[in-house]
Amino acid sequence: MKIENPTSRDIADLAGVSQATVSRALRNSPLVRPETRSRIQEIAKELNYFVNRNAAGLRTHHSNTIALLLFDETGGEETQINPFFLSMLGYITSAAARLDYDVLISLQQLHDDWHIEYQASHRADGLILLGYGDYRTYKEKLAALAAANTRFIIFGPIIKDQPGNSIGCDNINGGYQATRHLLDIGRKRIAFLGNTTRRCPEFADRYRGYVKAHEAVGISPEASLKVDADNLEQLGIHAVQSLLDGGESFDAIFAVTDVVAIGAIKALQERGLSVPGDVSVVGFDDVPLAAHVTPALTTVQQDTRLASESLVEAIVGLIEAKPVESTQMAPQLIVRESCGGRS
Amino acid sequence: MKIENPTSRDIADLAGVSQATVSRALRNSPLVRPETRSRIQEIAKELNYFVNRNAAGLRTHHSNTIALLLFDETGGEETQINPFFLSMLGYITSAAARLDYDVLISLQQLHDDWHIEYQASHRADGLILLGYGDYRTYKEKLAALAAANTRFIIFGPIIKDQPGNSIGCDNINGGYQATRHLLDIGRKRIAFLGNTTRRCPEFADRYRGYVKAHEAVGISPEASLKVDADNLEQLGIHAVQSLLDGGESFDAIFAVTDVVAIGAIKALQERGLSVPGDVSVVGFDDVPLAAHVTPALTTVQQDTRLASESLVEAIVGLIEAKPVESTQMAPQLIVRESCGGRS
DNA sequence: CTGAAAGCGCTTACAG
DNA sequence: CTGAAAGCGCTTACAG
Repeated sequence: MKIENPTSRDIADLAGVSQATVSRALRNSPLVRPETRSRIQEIAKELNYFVNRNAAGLRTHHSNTIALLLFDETGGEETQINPFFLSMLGYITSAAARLDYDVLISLQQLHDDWHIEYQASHRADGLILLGYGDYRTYKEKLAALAAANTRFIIFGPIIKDQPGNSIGCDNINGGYQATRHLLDIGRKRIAFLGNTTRRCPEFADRYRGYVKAHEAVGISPEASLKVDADNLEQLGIHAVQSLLDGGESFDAIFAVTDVVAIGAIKALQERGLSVPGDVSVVGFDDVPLAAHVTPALTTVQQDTRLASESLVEAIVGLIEAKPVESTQMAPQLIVRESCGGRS
Repeated sequence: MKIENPTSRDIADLAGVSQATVSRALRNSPLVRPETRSRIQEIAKELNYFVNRNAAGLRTHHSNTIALLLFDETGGEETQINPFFLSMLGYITSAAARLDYDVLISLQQLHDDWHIEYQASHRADGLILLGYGDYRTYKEKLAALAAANTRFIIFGPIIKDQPGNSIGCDNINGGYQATRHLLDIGRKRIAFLGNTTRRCPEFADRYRGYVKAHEAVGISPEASLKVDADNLEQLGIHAVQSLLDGGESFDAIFAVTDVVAIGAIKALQERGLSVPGDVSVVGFDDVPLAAHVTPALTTVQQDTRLASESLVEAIVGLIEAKPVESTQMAPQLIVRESCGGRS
């Protein structure tokens, strides 16, 4: 029994019931007599029938789809997506699938027209925003989203006056842990690699943690040890070069991101310096490959699985009009080999 | 002027035309007078109107969406998606966006019910299959897809009798290049890390290239230097350990994948061996981080951008009922530091 | 527990 | 160039 593109009406005919009953049966409505229901479901299975999502969506005004917007543009043109966010993708998709949602992905440029469109066109019921972005351009877009009544949830820090809800990690705490570890193993001159302006609030918070850790041990960090670069991917390499070429002395590096830290290690080694012999390095994120570089990278781990699941729960909550709160999760220092010292 | 959820009818009323004309104008139909068209488009913009995709899809039987199925299960349970495939995701999404398609992602377990559903439910017009899979379980699922008239395209080797079209790289050639490079720099005993059965056709082909390279220089590869493991992520580490513990002597490794190669390097270094001093290592894929590990990994690069774009073009071709051919692309050896020797 | 009917918001022949 | 009308395949009040 093969029908090209079976509809609920085909099944109704075959089962000798009305199309409405088929629809009810397939959605497991308790209104339908159990025997009828299972008979209908069997026929559906045999015909390889699946509910037409467009028709159902048109009727119900739900797409059962979440749009995942990835943006990653703290730097150059052809930037690869940060592996950190990529690693969340799997968890997000699985969590969404468990709640019966599909995931639509979209790479965003920050200058893009931020796709109020997704929800307005009924392609998605809500959005998850993922990426280290430039907060300045960011904020007004969020306001536009909010104004259009779009449901969205941001992976990132909680920022006063920022529209919408955020789920992220406690970056101050993370920066503190990283820096404190370096200080505790006896490092004194710790370079900070990353942007610390309001542009990148998570990085600014990591820097605040860095300062706090210094204060806790009674050292004041030196401004000359703070280095930034336009492009996050190049930052590690460029920063080490400029530090070294500037004759700056330092015995440790706290990099704002694992990708930066790995670049820095590379650059140090190329200049004949040993990690952790001469310089200790700590990163942030615990990217999948952090454990595999040499030396294995000590870093601050964000629980991406928990974050991903929280994001999905939050957006689904928003879709179902349940109350949702912004939350912060505690990051955890993972000690590996790139710092040396006692561990 | 704010309307909660504007429809084409709202615009029609505002513009003083029929709803049909609005629909035509928004799709840039030449049937509509230019002035009328632009007036309508302006109103649509002002109202923040976007065509309801469910309604349009129901009418046209097109979702303008591609489903991207990622499967990655040559090994354990909680396997992370291979970064190699993850890096294709960005290119695929961009290429799809250029052709006006959305991308739905889905993580597949090979034992899953392989989602004939995607097309049958009109959520997607076609599928792209991505991953290193187990060919045995794979084949019958592909047959089921084909039987259900699902449009799909596989990233992988061209295999006789396999249903559907494939786009992939010439793995024999890639394996040859990698091995030949090791031989050319004077290595004699080259371990091969990976599965070489029909289960993993791409790996088997890479092995064939390995054998061919040996033959070309008149050496026959030794069976004892071929090592496999259940889990691709653990393979590199386990293989090196068993090779070393078995007292096997070798001066080079060709790993079937970068992830494997990186694990192998790690394990070698832990045993106090130098790469490339004692052992040269070549990988396959040119994963984003291959350039960042120490020593930087010499590897066989697959042009993921080209592959991604070809996949998208192919599936869109299939959707539009254009003829599509399976193709193979030539991989390219990228010489970095993990082999030493002349380069 | 079941059916007849309305309607979700579009697209597109058909007629003018 | 434009409009009236049908219909895509569902879901769900409404009536029985």
